[in-house]
Amino acid sequence: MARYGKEHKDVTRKRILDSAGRLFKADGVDGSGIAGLMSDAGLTNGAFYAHFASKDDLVASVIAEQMSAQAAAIRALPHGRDGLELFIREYLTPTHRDNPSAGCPSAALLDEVARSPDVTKHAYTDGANAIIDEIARRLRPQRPEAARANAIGLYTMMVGTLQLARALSDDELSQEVLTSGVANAAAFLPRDPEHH
Amino acid sequence: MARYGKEHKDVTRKRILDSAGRLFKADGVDGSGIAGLMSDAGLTNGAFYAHFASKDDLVASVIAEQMSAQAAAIRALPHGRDGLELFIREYLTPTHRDNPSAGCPSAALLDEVARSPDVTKHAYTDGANAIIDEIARRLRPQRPEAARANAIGLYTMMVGTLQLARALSDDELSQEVLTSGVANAAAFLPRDPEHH
DNA sequence: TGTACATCAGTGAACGCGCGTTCACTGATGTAC
DNA sequence: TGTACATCAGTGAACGCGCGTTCACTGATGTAC
Repeated sequence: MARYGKEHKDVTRKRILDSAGRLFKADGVDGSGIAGLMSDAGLTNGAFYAHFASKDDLVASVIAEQMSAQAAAIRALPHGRDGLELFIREYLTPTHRDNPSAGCPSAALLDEVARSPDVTKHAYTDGANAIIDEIARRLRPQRPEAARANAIGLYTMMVGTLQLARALSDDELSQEVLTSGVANAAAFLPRDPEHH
Repeated sequence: MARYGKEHKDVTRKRILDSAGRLFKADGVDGSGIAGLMSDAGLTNGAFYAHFASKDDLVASVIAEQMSAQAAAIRALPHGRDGLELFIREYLTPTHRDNPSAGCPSAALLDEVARSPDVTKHAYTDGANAIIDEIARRLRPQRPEAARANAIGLYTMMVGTLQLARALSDDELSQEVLTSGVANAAAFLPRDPEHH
């Protein structure tokens, strides 16, 4: 019936989603055009509407995809407190700061999401919830609900720190912000790991 | 010589700067056009270039203005730890969350600044430095340099918290984020005020 | 005090451009016989 | 096995629109005489 294997279109869709994720995080949603991201995906502008209803539809799908990828990355970390420490140290790194296109969607897009239509905010909300849960579970495996406030504090501080480091034109100050962030993040971790 | 009092043009410039500040924070820099912000200031688009060389020039000036206004607001707070507590409680408020146009420039524009030309990042850097100094001075009046990491942590967490609260479409979760933020901010304050 | 003039802040139409979106089309493919 | 056909993912030109920017101009004002 279909001339292409039924997965063909899904593969292309995923390719557009990945290109859009990279470009949105690098140049912003408003700063990235359909033609540019389709060409990055190896296609022409017209094909876009065979995959998405509108740019808003794409944005919501990209946010969902990016956020669940970040939640999955946290889930895949080594168990317990060590995993979280690893996450923090890699997150607050010059490499991450200088490569937003491959990095955290919250740090790159948070205030653009806040100005977006409800579909996008909804997609973001689901993803943020999953990430907070994942962090809380690592902070306090036996009673994650009790660690939610801590998890929120840790995540917001990490995101704010990376954003600030990216906005500063003074390399030394930017590095100080990153270094302070690592020290401050430690205060959110339990003194003594609950697991063993 | 000049037909208008020499302050006339400065007053108009300030009016454009204020309109741009409000609109940029509400709709983003990319989301705000020259014609719209000039009309908000009670002028027509053409007059813009009598006051600024380009939109980029305006953006840098707006960032400088907004950031030094926030530094001044912190400076004007009641002395000591009480002032900082007041600042935190007013910052992490539904009113602030729901009115970005009158609020913190960092929370509204941080990741757009990160993608901006150097002039803008430079203006932001100066402002951020002043704010960090102001917070550190309140955290530890006798040795502010020793409180810089704490000041950076407090500010990045507050900014990240407000941004996250704005991006969530779930009112209850958004409120939880704000409430957690107030609790988490307390951990950055000294146990015992140094002043008396 | 009254008039002519120079100044210049502000006007508003126009510019080229890139945006999101539409659409008539192409052409490689799997299926039917 | 070979040929005609239907499918539909992808093409690329075109659309109206709002953007940042330019520019010839207007007209209210302070100054000169």
